[in-house]
Amino acid sequence: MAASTLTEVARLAGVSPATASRVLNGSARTPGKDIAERVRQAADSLGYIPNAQAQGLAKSSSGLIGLIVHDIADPYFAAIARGVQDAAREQRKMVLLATTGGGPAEEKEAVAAFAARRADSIVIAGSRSCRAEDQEGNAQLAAELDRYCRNGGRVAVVGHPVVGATALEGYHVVEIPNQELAGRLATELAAGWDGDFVIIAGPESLYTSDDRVRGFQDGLARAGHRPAEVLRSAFNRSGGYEAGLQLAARIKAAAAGNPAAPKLCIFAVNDVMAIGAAAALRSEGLRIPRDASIAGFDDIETLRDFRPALSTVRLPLEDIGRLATRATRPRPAGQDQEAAPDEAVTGEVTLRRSTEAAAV
Amino acid sequence: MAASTLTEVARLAGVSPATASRVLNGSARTPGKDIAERVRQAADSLGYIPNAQAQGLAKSSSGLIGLIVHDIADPYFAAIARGVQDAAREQRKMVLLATTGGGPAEEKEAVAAFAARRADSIVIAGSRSCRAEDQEGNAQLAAELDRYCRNGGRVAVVGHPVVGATALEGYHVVEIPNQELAGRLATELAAGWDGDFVIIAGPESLYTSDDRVRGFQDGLARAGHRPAEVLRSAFNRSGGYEAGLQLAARIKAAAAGNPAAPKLCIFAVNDVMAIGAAAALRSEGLRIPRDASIAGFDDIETLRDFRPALSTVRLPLEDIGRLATRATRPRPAGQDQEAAPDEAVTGEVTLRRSTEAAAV
DNA sequence: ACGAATTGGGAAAGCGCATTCCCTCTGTTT
DNA sequence: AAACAGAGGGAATGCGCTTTCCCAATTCGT
Repeated sequence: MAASTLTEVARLAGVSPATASRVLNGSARTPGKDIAERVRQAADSLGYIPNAQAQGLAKSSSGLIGLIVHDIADPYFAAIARGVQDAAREQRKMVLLATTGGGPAEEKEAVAAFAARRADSIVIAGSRSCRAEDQEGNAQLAAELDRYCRNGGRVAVVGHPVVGATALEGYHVVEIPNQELAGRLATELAAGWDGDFVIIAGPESLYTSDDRVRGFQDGLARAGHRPAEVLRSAFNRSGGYEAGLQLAARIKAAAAGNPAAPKLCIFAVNDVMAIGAAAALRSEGLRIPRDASIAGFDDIETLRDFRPALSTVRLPLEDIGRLATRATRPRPAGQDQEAAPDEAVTGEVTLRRSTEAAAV
Repeated sequence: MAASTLTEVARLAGVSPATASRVLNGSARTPGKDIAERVRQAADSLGYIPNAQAQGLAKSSSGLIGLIVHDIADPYFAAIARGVQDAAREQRKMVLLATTGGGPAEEKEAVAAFAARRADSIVIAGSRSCRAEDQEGNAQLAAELDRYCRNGGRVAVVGHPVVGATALEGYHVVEIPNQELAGRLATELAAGWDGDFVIIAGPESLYTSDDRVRGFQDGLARAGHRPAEVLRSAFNRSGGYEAGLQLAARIKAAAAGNPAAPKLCIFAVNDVMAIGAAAALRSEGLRIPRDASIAGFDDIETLRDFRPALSTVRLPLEDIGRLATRATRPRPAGQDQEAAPDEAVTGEVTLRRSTEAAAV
């Protein structure tokens, strides 16, 4: 038994395929009550399921939303994905997932694949990079997105615009105020903290990381504090762990020389790195916040039960995913293009136990 | 500029669409070198991207793998999703994501949607339920899957077979030895532990939860231990938290009556619930493992830095996703159907600090 | 009450591609 | 040199559906 087709349904109901199509899918024209009922019954008895591919081909739109993330198992992206999924359901669409590992080349591939499937819109999450080695990849990604938009596709980028992408119609950016929030975090931490700050950052030229570093330094400056040293490492837990080991050695050396040495406050540019760093300190016998303070960024849900509770900046990740997805929805014709500006994303500095010595 | 079509490419290259199709997609017949080159150049200069919908319609196969999870932001499912994604890439396919919240009715919807899109295979993760209220949903889900399989679709279910599904060709189950592993965990914990055991379980009739409970009780019995009391709660963090509050009250009452009362060892049927329970105990001023032991199940990666380190059963979630996806790949024709049985999933009891008092 | 406007159904033309079938051209066999 | 096989290219058909366009049967207007 092959899947039954619209034609079969029509034949069984004794009508033309055109009529069957009109009743089974919302058309402008609605056939008569009795005929509609006959068609619906025929469809039911055959277990008819419309072929979405054929529908898509005929109306050149697929009901698909493409989502590009670095790694779906990373809780940051998983949270965004949940929001995207949620908004997709609102629009009665399905989401196509692509994980790229973060390289613009893979992202370009993913965009091409989505374009091939005629996805109605694409949401790109994950930090942009402007490293020299990524330059060509970025250019190709931008070109691919350009083409996709010109063909009527809609794109939303989370965080930072794609490098080199021209501001086309249908191209939206959901800005995350990384810099401002990092600045606020810094000033709150700097109040009543005399010791040094150290930043555990991601690789150079990663916008998310760079923005947070810059914002944090600005905040320190505003608080009249001297700038923090910046340690660069991988943008994940093990990056944080390695940097943490370095810092642990340094802290222990300082304490050996002068037991009353001022403590260090560590800012890791995301929660996962902060957790890694904390684990490293702990494995070296240091305690938080007794021997050092530490703060992260993102407020990952799964990590909220971590002890000592991690000071961080709460980001509404799920909302961000939702917002990005909604931004790609074509506005109702009556509405002015500028009437409904994209809602702004806001975060919230959340001080917890891991920086208690600093806050007091 | 609309997306260019194969016909346009063919015209530009001065060949027929048939030839263009043959060179741009691996066909059995390969046109001559020079012509192939001309076509490829034409395609390049037009930025041709094949329309996957049309291709799918023509060959009735879509290159899509459907993945059904309860919640993509749950680290358990996110880890599986990563494996699925990985295996999909191996097969040069894309994954379509559906999150259902766990109800069989929504799962049925998702299967229908995947069928409509002509997904080549479907992977269903997430616990089956046999509650009376889910009976009708389960039946409908089974029927939908049946139909999908009969139409040539391939299905892999993670964990427990769909209730009522007939063993059709193309229907695979990746068994997770929940019962056996829970039993092993119980015997290891029971060695050298005289106090009582309590199980924080999920809702009744949830197979994953029930299997783990049953296995744990069996293990206790094998170790000559009396059975554990079972507390039922929601299958997530807050369920664990609530059960934890109850237990905390009980522990404090017992300690008040008799300071030397034997301690409790808590087994939560998954890590997330265990973390919730631990948080509840801590909020009530109890310490782990000093005042109680606790163990989980799954060994969620993000939770490994939790302190005290959680005793649990490691499940190779990513592999499970990969295995399930591979199981849906049609076997090479030459191979015997039975020649390559699905690889078995194994887990590993991992005792850590949270049950140290028990293990010693 | 008669022509005009409207309604409701069907025929048919694609959407973009794969694929079968047919035709021509070249190279081989006796 | 005649007959044949095979290779390589094109015309045409169909995948399942949507959507004009067209036509017959109504209902409406003055």
